[in-house]
Amino acid sequence: MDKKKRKQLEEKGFRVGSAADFLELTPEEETYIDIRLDISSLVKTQRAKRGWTQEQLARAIGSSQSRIAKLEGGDPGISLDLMIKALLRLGTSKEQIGKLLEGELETA
Amino acid sequence: MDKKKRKQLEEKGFRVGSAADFLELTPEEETYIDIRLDISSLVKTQRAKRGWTQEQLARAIGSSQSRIAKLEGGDPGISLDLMIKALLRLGTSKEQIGKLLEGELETA
DNA sequence: CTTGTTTATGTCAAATTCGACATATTAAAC
DNA sequence: GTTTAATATGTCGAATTTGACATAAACAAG
Repeated sequence: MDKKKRKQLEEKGFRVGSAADFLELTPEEETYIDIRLDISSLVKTQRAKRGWTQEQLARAIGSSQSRIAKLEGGDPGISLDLMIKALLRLGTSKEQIGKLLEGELETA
Repeated sequence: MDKKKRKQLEEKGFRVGSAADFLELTPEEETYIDIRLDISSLVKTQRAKRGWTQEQLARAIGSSQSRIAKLEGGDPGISLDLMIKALLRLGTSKEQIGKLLEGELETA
């Protein structure tokens, strides 16, 4: 992982509980963050595809606009559970989420 | 969803915030629970495959044996985040998790 | 039956995530 | 520039999830 990406993650608030030191990510930590970013990206693109505002999506899952903004921004203080709930509410299927993780689904 | 499965879920502690009433699950709620159960099952089988005890896995991710037991038992008070961290620590790849969600990976 | 190992269940205070709300920033239309 | 809609950022108390610990239950091996 290059220094630029590390810094981005650090700035977003990720705290890396590292066995090593300064800001080294274990492979597991990297993959974990990678999964979270993939899913948050998909929420953003799926919402846009539907033409929903963050406010609309928030209401639809009993959340609030600010949380959706943080979710889509990759904020580490958002649970995967909330992300998945958002995706499902947007009509995303389990299979599509699977494809996303396999890298077979575009989030662009 | 048949009544037996509903009862199992209710007994496990799931509280269904239903737009309808008594214990009706929306499709999204069903899929959400389905995903959680798929992942918790995979943790259990992957751990067994490695010959690890719950205690070993717990230590490896900085958690405790009781949490792993609850995780594998499908306890709703366990986050997807913890489940994913456990899976990754067991050597499961992002792609394998994807295949799991696509139904292309056995958890038996 | 005991003994040792693993898993299940329950409880606790601490940490994290929650929705809510206020407010700032951005972007588009005019 | 002004207005208006959408998104971003920060803070709050409430709710949930956390690791820890104790202890029970299940399961083998002897």
